[in-house]
Amino acid sequence: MAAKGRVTIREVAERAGVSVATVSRVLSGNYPVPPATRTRVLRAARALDYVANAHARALVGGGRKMVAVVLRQVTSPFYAHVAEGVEAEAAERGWLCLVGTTGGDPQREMDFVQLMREEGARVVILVGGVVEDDAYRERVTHYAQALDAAGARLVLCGRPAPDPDIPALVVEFDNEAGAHALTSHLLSAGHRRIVFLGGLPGNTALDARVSGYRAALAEHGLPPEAAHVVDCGLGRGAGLRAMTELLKGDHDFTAVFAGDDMVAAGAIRALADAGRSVPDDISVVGYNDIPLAEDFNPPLTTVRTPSEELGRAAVRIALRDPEQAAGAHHLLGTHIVVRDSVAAPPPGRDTF
Amino acid sequence: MAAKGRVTIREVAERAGVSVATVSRVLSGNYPVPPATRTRVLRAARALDYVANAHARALVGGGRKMVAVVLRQVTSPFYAHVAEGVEAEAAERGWLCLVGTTGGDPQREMDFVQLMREEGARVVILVGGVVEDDAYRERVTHYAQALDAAGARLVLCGRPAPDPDIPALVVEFDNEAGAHALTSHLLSAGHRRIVFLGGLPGNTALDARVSGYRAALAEHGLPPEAAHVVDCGLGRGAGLRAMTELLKGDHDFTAVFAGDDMVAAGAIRALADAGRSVPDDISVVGYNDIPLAEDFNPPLTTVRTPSEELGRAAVRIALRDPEQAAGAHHLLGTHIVVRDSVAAPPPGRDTF
DNA sequence: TTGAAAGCGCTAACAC
DNA sequence: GTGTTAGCGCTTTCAA
Repeated sequence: MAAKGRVTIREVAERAGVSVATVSRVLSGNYPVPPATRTRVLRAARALDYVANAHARALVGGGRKMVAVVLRQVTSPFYAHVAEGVEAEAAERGWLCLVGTTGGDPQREMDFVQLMREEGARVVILVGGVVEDDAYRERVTHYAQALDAAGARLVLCGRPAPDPDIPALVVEFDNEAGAHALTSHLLSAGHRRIVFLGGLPGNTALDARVSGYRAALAEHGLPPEAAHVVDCGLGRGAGLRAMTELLKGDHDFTAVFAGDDMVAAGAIRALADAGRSVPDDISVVGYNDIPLAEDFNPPLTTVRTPSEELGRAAVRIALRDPEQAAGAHHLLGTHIVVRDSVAAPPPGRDTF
Repeated sequence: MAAKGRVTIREVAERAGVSVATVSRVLSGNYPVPPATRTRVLRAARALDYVANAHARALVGGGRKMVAVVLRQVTSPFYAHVAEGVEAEAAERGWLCLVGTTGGDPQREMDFVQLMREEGARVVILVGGVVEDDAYRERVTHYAQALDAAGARLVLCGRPAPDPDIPALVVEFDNEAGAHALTSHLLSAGHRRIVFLGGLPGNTALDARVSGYRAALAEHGLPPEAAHVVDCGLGRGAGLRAMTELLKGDHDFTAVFAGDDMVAAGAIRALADAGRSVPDDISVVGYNDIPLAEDFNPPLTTVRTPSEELGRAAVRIALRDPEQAAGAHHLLGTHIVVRDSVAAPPPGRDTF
């Protein structure tokens, strides 16, 4: 065995009795080499268990095929599915995929994007809704320009562009339409007092859902005051706490539109703890249709967002030729999945 | 703006009026440089928005701090948590983390490990239970030796080593103990006819759980025939189908020990569809305690496996010095989480 | 204190 | 056909 450390192309060349150029040629396979030589080289490489040094290769070859995904966390079903979609699409095309999580910390996000620039990622995908404040807008603008200057691409996945002029690609769900449809579903069942649980002012995804919710209410002839949004943010814990609070007050409602399925899970638990039955007393709907939504008690009515497809679409549009991709803004459709968490409101409570 | 492409250290040097060596020195920060020069260099780098080329750096520096995790899929809560643990621990130590998914395909696993060798990963972590066949043993032995020869480490995380002599680190849960405790819990509640749903012969994790289950049964004085294991494998779909089948037959049982929480979800659904009440007619327990297990109907009694901690432990032991790490085999404890899916068996059915 | 120069492992001209 | 060689962008002696 050679000394500790990796086997280099030189050692393979020596063993095969050829030059490093020849070894490089047979291994790359993009240059005609006589079968006899070829075999000798391959045999030597195999015997030495040689693996090329990706760094040296990337250095001379001008980068490598790599896409990076930036998420808040992988343990949330929604993000996990998007990541899976990105990974799958990248792998199918022979691209490497690196996923980084930020835990919602802007600093970690910046560090990671910086790292990806150092690593030469050719595509960077930022996933999920965010609170669009000035600091965020500035950050993203910088990412977009820096990446663009290096010939790489930034994809905003599940969020809009903070400014249409920055060099970024966008692919997202039509949250407003989805929320509108879901609210209409509740309205059709007879509900008039629907609280939206899980708002987060400034958050792109949630604001869009709230808009759809308000629009649907208005279209059904309800006054603006009919809308009641609780800004508790996302997550099971937030839903649980907010619903518990709400139940303590004297608010009157017959249905809850949860910002996402996890909020719905928390809300349902709070309702059960308070002795309220879902959906007999209160109807609940969620958003995203995570795999376990059908195992909730009761199975949850929610809107299906094809998350994995969102991830796949992100890499697909990023890998298209510049012309086609320029300024692209893709919208993915969603649809309601009806299960058992919605019923008509209790008698006499279907008015506002 | 410079020509399309990345800004190099040379451009920064020119702009600052110093040599590349000086720039390298101030950027690395591991060499004394007068404040004045330092400032000029930093200013130039900032103005050009310079980012070092990680490949060039790794090439000369002899690799980079990177750990790679190999999973079946990120959309399974268990794997996602392990991945999150690895990512978090790596990030805290300033290491890069790359996650690759295989979908259970050995070929993709091999390709990915090969890629990680090319990329110079210093730690490769293989996660989760597997079916240990000859091909697998051979593969892992090769990974271990190849990685070791390159000065890197292989960590088997959530699975034992196929052979104690290969240079690999191991960290896993004590599945046998966990299953033993859970089975005892069911036994204490009065159950005697407990079916194990979700066996997968040869799979390390599942075989261990089955062993714990059988051992507990035996200790309670039950005959070997009391054990009834259905080899349907893991996943919600598998649990749903297997339980539906089981209900069609004339098997008699009062409790089911599901191979993991997802199997439990499927089983519960099948039971509900068949009009059987959980836990009044049949008790059900799962394994892993995924976050949504408490939202099942009924909330699931299961065993808590600290998955994120498993991931963190994997990188922790891999990053320890050679002496300490050598032949290390770490076992993480687990404990039962009691919720509402277990009750005493219906009257008169507590015998075998 | 700083610069010149020698590589790290590989690919791609360019010779022969 | 196949070898020689010039870098890719960076770090790090070694001199000055």
